[in-house]
Amino acid sequence: MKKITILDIAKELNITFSTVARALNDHPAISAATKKAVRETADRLGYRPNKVASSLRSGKTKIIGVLVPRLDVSFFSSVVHGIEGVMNENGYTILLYQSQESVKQENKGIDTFLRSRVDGIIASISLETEGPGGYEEVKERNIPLAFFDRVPQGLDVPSVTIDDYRGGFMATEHLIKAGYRRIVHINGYRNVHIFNERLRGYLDALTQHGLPIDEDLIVKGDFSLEFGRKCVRDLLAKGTAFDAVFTLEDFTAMGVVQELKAVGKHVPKEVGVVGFANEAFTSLVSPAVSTLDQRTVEMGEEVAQLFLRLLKKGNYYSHKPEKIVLIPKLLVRESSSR
Amino acid sequence: MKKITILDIAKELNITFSTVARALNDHPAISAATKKAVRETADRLGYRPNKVASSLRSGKTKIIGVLVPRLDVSFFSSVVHGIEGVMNENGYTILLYQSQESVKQENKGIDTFLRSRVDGIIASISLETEGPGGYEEVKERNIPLAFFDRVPQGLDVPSVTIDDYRGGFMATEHLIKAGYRRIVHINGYRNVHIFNERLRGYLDALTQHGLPIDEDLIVKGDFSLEFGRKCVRDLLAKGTAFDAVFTLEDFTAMGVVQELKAVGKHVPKEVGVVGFANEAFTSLVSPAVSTLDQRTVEMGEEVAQLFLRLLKKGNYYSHKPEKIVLIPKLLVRESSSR
DNA sequence: GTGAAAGCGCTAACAA
DNA sequence: TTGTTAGCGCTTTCAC
Repeated sequence: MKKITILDIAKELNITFSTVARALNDHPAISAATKKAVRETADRLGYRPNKVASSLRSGKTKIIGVLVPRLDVSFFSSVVHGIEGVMNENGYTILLYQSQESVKQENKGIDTFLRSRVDGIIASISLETEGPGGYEEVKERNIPLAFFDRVPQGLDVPSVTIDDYRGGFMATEHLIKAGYRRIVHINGYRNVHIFNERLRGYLDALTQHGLPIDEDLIVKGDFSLEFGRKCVRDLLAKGTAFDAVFTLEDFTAMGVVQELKAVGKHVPKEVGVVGFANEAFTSLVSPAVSTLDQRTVEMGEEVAQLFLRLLKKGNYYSHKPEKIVLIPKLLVRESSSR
Repeated sequence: MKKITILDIAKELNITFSTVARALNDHPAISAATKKAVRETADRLGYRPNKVASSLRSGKTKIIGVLVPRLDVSFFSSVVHGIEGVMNENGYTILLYQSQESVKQENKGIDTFLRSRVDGIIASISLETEGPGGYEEVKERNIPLAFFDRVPQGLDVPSVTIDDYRGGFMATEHLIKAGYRRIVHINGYRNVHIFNERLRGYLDALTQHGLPIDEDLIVKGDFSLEFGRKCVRDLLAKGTAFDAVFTLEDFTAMGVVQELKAVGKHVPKEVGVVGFANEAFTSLVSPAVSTLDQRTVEMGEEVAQLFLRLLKKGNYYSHKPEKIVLIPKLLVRESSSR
């Protein structure tokens, strides 16, 4: 199949290729008859506009780079699902890159996007990323940029996040109101902003409700199901009294529940448990695990829409960046209902 | 920030832009000194090669279109994770498109990929897609194409699939060997190849083990947790005797387990249950649900590698297409262990 | 070892 | 209403 260009269509119709180009782009100054003839010939010959050529000429690719840590984490794939849906409806395509939680790989992604001349970048930074990193250059090149969930420090950019502080607060307050008093919080050992926020919410909820802050109840570690189990074992071994656990995410909460069941502690009667993220399994296990929904698809749609508004503005870095904060939804289930 | 091109670097060094181009591409005929000078100047000026221009000229974009039904389904996001990982290591970037299970949207995706002049397409068709559809044209244009999991009928193309027949057979045989005799199979109402294969495996396993085929035990429906519950209710209401259920996927299996528990039937003592897909929750619920692992990340990596081999061959449609069939892994858990 | 020049397929300003 | 023309930033052939 020979490659058909506007020149082939032009020859076929004995007109010039610029007339063909205009007809295809529905230019107002072209007669209906010409447009019709051009379109028919284009269809007949199997013409496909070459986006590469038009991008080179126009300076617009209609491609948005989306950079996420990893797509096998349901949080990120849901958000990307939301982003793609909205972008697609608006004529944009998604160029996808995974940082695999590594700064080096993240910077490679940014570099690829810059070389590819994407019309913009939507990202969520890796756990390793400390400062603005490679995103500084994106800003300098005046390429529109928006973040979701994990936003770099030291770079004033548009973003959609959930209120992790509120999430931590809501979870803890809910446990307090349910009558739990000695609430363990399992956090991550890494110094990540959103983790710190959840911790801050936990602390403030305790304080506001007149409960003491007990350092023994704040555990830092990797997050995994196994770590949740280990935490419970360690706390019991040390003889630390506790009657509830609020974890950084759901897998740890699941581990906590499993270990408590294993040692014969009833959830929620003896110990209440609340996770974070609303992973699919939390509603299916028994007891169903209370958690905070992060509104993932919505987050993707919001960041895409925010991005489209930004694109319309032009001058991407002269306005005050729009920052949307979604309130997480507390889902009270069996694990904390007594 | 002014846009830097090879011409700017050339001026800076008083050489021609073609020398710069060669230096940047590590052309053997350029002196080490020139290369060094060019690279330093490029770095200093903040030069980023324009992939759009090089693609237009070379006819290669180094972009692969990946077309999947939807990314909020963990099966697909895991596969895409695998594809991106391998492609990325090999210098390719992923252009992502979701068909949302609609043929129309799928064809729009193919069209976008063709216009974008992707170097190839990896896809999994929508549930609506019947024949070769828009993929026929991809073939005609001699653009390399590979499928995973859901492959179009009537188009002899490379693919990576799992052996759904074997999966159906393994699940059913496992239940038979565990002593179950009246095994219900919940299938989909749509005429989808992979669903039919699982059914065929179920039927053959029964026959080979000398068990009768009972049409009352074969249920067709939508797949969802709720449908699993409904099935159990209906079977009990009709008084159909059964002692095991093999479902098309895990959510239905979960519904089956929930409903059985609700009516006081013990799983696995009274009724054994096996799902399909190894969703994250299956290992976390209680009883843990036996299922078939579809080796999703591996599938993505395999299809990417298959694709890279295909690219090397050139002449994409003159060889016999390579078809890889992965054997699903039976995960025997509590729900079918008695 | 380097330079000159053509052209990939389009967009868009200017002309007629 | 249509034609002419000049690039966008590269790759690549041919020349010296």
